Amino acid sequence: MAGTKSRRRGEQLEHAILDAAWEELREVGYARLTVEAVAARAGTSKPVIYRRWAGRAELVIAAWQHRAPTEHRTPDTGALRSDLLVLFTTIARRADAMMNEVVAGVMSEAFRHPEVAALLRERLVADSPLAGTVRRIVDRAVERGELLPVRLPSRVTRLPLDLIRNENVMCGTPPDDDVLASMVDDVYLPLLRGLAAP
Amino acid sequence: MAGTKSRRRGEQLEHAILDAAWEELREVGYARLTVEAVAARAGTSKPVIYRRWAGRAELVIAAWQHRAPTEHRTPDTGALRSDLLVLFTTIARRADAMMNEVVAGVMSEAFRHPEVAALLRERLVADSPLAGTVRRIVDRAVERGELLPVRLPSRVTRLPLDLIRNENVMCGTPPDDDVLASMVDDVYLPLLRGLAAP
DNA sequence: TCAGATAAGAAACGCAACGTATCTAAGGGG
DNA sequence: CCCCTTAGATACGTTGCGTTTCTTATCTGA
Repeated sequence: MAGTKSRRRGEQLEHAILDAAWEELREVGYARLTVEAVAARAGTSKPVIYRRWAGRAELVIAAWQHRAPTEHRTPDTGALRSDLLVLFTTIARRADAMMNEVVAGVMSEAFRHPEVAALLRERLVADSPLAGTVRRIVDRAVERGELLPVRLPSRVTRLPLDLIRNENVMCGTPPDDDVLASMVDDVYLPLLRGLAAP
Repeated sequence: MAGTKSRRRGEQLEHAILDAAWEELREVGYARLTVEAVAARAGTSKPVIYRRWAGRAELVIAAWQHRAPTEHRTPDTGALRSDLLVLFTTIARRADAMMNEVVAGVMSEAFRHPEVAALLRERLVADSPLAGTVRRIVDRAVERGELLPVRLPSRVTRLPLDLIRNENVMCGTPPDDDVLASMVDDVYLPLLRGLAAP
C-alpha cells in the first residue's frame, strides 16, 4: 500500500477495476457512481478505464457480468409449492434492490446510446437458464401427480423473474416473504393449474 | 408573435411550460431533455422553471400528469378473450415507448433524490382504475358462463400493466399484436381459469 | 391613477462529472 | 539491454444542472 509501486497490467488490472466498480455500485449505487471514484478505488486513473470501456454504462455492465452468477440450482423439496417458493426466494435474493437500480440507470443511458441497450438486454435475457429450472420443477410435480402434464410457453418460464424485477423496480426494495408467497399462490400456481386444464 | 412582448404569468405560463416539456419529451426523450431546452421552447427562462419545480424529474412528472389521462373504458365485446385483447391493446397503446423511457429515466433519478421515487410510484399506481376494469370484464365472463366465479387478488388485476411495462422496458418498443396475444393466451387466460378451479 | 409589490425574463456563475489529450516512466518482449 | 507498449498522473474542454443577481413588465390596491 505505502511503498508498493508495482504497476499492474492486463487481466490483473482489469479485474481490479471491475471489482472496484462493483464495490462502488454496492456502496453508492449507479446514479452516484462516477468513473473517477472507480479509478481512485482501483488505484488507477480514468484514461486506463476509458481505454477499455466506452463509457460508464459499459463499465458497469462489465462489472456486473464479472460478478453476478447466472446459474440456478434446481430446488427439490418434494412439493411444487415449496419448490416454487425456494425458486422465487433465490431469484429475489440475487435480484436485489441494487441490481434493479443498475438496470434502471443503465436503461436510462441506453436511450442516449442505443448500442448500450443491446448489451443490457443481452445481459437480462442471459438469465434464460431459468427456463430449464422451471421446467424441471414442473416435470417433477407432474411425475408426483401434483399437476397434469403441461406445455410451458417461454413467457411463462420468464414470468418469475419478470414479476420480481417489476416488484423491485416499483417498490425500491426487494420483495419480502409475504410478497413472494403471493406471487406463488396468487399468480404462479393458479397459472400452472390453468395451463394444465384444457 | 413577432412583436408580442406580453409577459405571461400564473396558470397560463405554467401550462406553456408543461406543454413545452411534453413536446420536448416526445421529440428527444427523457435522457436528452434539458431544462434549458424546455425554457427556450416555452419562451421563458430557467429560473422561472426552478421557481415552480425542484428539478428535472419533478418537471417531467408534472408534464406527464398534465397530459396523460388515466381513465379506461371497459371493453365489452361479448367474449372474455376478445375483451382481454382489447384491454391489453389499449394499455399497450397508451404505455408506449416514450412513456417507458420516461419511467426509466425518472426511476434512475429517483435513487438520487428519494422524494422523487414517491412521486413516481404514486403516478404509476394511480393506474389502479385498471383493477375495476379487470373485475368488470371477469364478472361479465362469469355471467355468460365462460368462467367459474373467481376471487381476484390485486396482484392479478395489476398483472396486465406489469406485463406490458416489462415488455416495453426490455424491448424498447411497444409490444406488437402477437406479443399481446401471447400475454392473453399464454398467461392471463390460463391464470383466470386456474384461479377459478379449486 | 399612480405606487409599490410581485414575479418574469436575461445573463452569468459555480459545480460536478463526463470524456479526452498530453506527458512521464515502468516493465515486458525482442 | 534497448524499445515499445501502456499504466498512471494531470490538466483540459464541454455539457448541463441548479443558483444568483439584476432589470423590468404587469398586477393590485389605495
